[in-house]
Amino acid sequence: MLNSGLTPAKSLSIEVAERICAERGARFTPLRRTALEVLLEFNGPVSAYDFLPALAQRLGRRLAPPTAYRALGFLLEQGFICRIETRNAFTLATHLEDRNAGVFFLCDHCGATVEVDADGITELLAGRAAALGFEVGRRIVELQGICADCRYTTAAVEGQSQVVRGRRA
Amino acid sequence: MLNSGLTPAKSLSIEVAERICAERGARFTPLRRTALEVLLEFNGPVSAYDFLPALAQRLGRRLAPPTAYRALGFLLEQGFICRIETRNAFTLATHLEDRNAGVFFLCDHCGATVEVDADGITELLAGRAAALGFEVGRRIVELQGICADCRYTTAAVEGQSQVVRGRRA
DNA sequence: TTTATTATGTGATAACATAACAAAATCCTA
DNA sequence: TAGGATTTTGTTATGTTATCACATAATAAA
Ligand SMILES: [Zn+2]
Ligand SMILES: [Zn+2]
Ligand SMILES: [Zn+2]
Ligand SMILES: [Zn+2]
Repeated sequence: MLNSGLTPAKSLSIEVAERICAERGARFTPLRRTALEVLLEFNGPVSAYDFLPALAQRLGRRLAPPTAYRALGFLLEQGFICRIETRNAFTLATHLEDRNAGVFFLCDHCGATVEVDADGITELLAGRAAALGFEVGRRIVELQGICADCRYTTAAVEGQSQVVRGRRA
Repeated sequence: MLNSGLTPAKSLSIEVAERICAERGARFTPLRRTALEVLLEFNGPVSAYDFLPALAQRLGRRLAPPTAYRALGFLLEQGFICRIETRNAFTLATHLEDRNAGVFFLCDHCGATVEVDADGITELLAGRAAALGFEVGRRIVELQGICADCRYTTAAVEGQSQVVRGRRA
C-alpha cells in the first residue's frame, strides 16, 4: 500500500493546528476546527462535495457549498491541507513547515495518493524561476501513474486509501 | 513580455500534426484538424468553453460540449496540446518530442503563461518515482507567481497573452 | 457488401466553484 | 461597557467545467 508507513512527519492534529493559529492570530473557529476534524478522519483526499455532507453531519446542520469552500480555503491558507489539482480534491498536508513543498504521486489504478518531500526539486525550480525573473508563489507538482502495489499485483486491491468519488480506475 | 521570443522550438503546424498522425495511424479528421487550427490561432491558453464557440464558428455549425472535449482529448493524446491544470485551460505544446516534459510558469497578475523545458526536473522526479516503485505516466509541474514584467512594471500591462476567462488578476 | 469499429451529434445531467447579500459573531476602541 | 468596524457564517442563486448515454454517421476490416 503506497500510503502505509508514510504518515506525516510532524503529524497535524487539532492541538497543533490550534497552537499554530494562536501564534498567527488566525481564528480557529468551531466551524474550521470541525472541518479539520473531518479531514483528519478521511484517510486520504476528499472532494469538496464529499467533504460537505461529512462536515454537515458532524455539525448536525445543513450546509451550503460556500461554507465548505470557505472552511477548506482557511485550512489551505494555514497550510493544514493541500489541494490536489488533478483530482479536484483536498488532503492533509504532510509538511507543516514549508507550504507547497510536496510532490504528489497519484495512482491512476487504485487512487492511492502519497505526498513526498520535494527536496532538490524546489531548488531546481527556483533556479529556473530565477533565470526567468519569475517570483514563485505556489508550486504544483503532481505525478500520475501506477503505484508499486498496482504494478506488482495482478488484481487491483481495494481499500488502499480513500478515493475521490468517481476517480477510481 | 514573458511569452515573447519563446515560440515552440519545433513549431507545431497542421502539416506536422498530419504527418505525426499518419505515422501513428491516428485519424486526423476534419473536426480534429479544425480544432488544432483554432488552437493555433489562440495566442495562449484557452478554456474548453471559450474554445467551443471558436471551433463551432470555424466549422459553421453548432457544437455541444462533448464534441469540444473529444477534440481536445484527441489533441492531448497526440501530445499536440497541454492542459494547464490550475487554470482549467488548454494550450499548444512546446515539446512535440517528449510529452508532459514541460514546466509551466503562470503569472497570477497578468495571466501570462510560459512553458519551459523540464531538463533535470524530469530526471529528479524519475529518481523519486523509482525509489517508490512508482511508474510515472503524466507529469504536472506548474508554478504560480509573478512574472518578470509584472515585477518590474508599476502598472499591469495588458495584452501580454491570451488570458483565460475570469482568471486575470 | 457485410460487419465491426471508431467518430460525431445531441440532450441531459453531473461535478466543481463562486457571486451577492443578509445575519451573526467577534474585535476594537472610546 | 457601549457602539461601530471587521470578520465569519448562512443562504439563495448562479456560473463554470466536464461527462453520461444513446443515436447516427463515417471509416475500417473481413
Ligand atoms: Zn502538500
Ligand atoms: Zn495503485
Ligand atoms: Zn506541455
Ligand atoms: Zn505577469
